[in-house]
Amino acid sequence: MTSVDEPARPNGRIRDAARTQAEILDVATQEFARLGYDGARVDEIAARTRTTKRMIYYYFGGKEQLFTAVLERAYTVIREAEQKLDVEHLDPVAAIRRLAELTFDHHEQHPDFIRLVSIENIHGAEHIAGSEKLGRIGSPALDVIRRILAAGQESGLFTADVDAVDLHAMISSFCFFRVANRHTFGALFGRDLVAPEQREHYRAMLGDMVIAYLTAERSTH
Amino acid sequence: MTSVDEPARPNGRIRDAARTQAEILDVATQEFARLGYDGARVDEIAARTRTTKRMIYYYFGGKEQLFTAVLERAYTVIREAEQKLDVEHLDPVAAIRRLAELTFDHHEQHPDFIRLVSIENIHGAEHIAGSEKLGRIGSPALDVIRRILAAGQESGLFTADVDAVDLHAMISSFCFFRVANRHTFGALFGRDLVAPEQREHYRAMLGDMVIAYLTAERSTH
DNA sequence: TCGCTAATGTACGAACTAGTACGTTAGCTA
DNA sequence: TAGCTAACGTACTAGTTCGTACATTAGCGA
Repeated sequence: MTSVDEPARPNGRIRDAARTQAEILDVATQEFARLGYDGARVDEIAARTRTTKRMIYYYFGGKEQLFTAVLERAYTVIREAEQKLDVEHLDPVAAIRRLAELTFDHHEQHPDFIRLVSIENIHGAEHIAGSEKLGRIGSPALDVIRRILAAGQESGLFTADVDAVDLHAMISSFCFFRVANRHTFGALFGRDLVAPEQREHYRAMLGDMVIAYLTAERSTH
Repeated sequence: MTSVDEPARPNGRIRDAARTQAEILDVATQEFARLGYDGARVDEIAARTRTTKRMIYYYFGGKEQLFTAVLERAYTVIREAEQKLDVEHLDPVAAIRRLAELTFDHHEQHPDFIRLVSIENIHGAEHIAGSEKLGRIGSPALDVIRRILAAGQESGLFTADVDAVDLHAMISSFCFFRVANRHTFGALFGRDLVAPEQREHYRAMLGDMVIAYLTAERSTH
């Protein structure tokens, strides 16, 4: 408990507003993702920080606003990743498959984000609704999908009109379910959807599914 | 607040253990689904019942066990619905499409159940793991899928070996996502996945997707 | 270098919340 | 019909939890 714990401050600064805020957000993200909004404790978040509870209220205002800030940062990270998507040099079929795979990878790599989204849905997305930032964040991935779909339809590779938002929902649903429902699915069906040895299998399955859907001859029904 | 509130008891009974338990489970289901496990309040559940908090502890033992009981009943309802599945008189393609549609309908009709499953996943499925009942409940739908897949593969309609559990995951993921992530998806993309006028569209989309996947010629990749 | 303010820490309180001790009664059964 | 027990109600408590009043200080700018 002595200052020996602290291994010679890298910055030479004790007071660093930006770092304090970032550290609070880091811990809060973990705690909210682990325990849900109501399950997480402000005191516990503070305790796992190098600062105190007072700072949470100083910088964020309260538990509710802290959760909103956590969501905002999590979505920002995802949108930034989407902006780095580079698949449009591929032919439409390969491009969509690649996009699906990258979505798959991103979901797998960010289970905390998936959990936060689940939690936010339990609460009716009220924090997103109340956030200006999240209202106008958009989705670069959607634009990419839109362009690939247009190219695919023009070339005749893709059958008829598929909506970009719908395709995004289709891809996301599989990726999301696999991570979000991992526990109940595993407990009930004895299969771990996120087991490393199944990873390639499910990744290919998603790609096959999406491509099959886009390239199938539609029968009348 | 007088006894006039109560419109002449139908049963002529004041004490009815079964009805009391059922009423507690009904209200608890609503409250847990609405607010999450930690968000729900035992006092509030009791208040919305014709009985008192004491009875919750008398019959269920505590909040944790009450939630487990809620889950057990919810899963029992779903399994009973699955047992009424009657699609095997159809040809494999029609049978799978019908099964997917019934799964779609069931998810739509039981949003509370979807929310409970989301909540249980936030908590690592610990209640399912701790429940004997849920451990051996099985899934009739899975057996149906298994038989249809076998028939479809034998007749050559379905390409190669698709696992029943995987197909179940594929169908469920779309149905689940549509209901569970309705709020965040709507807030971010401006589209209500559960809007009545979109219902047929998404129902057909799911069927098309699954059939396309099962009947596609697999390319090497 | 002096003072001012952003940044931080401490201690506390009011309200809530799961759970329980204790008392009561309906209505079945002998 | 007497009495016994499952079923039910009331009132309370111990511990928790969000939030805040008040005190302090680092370090930048004049």
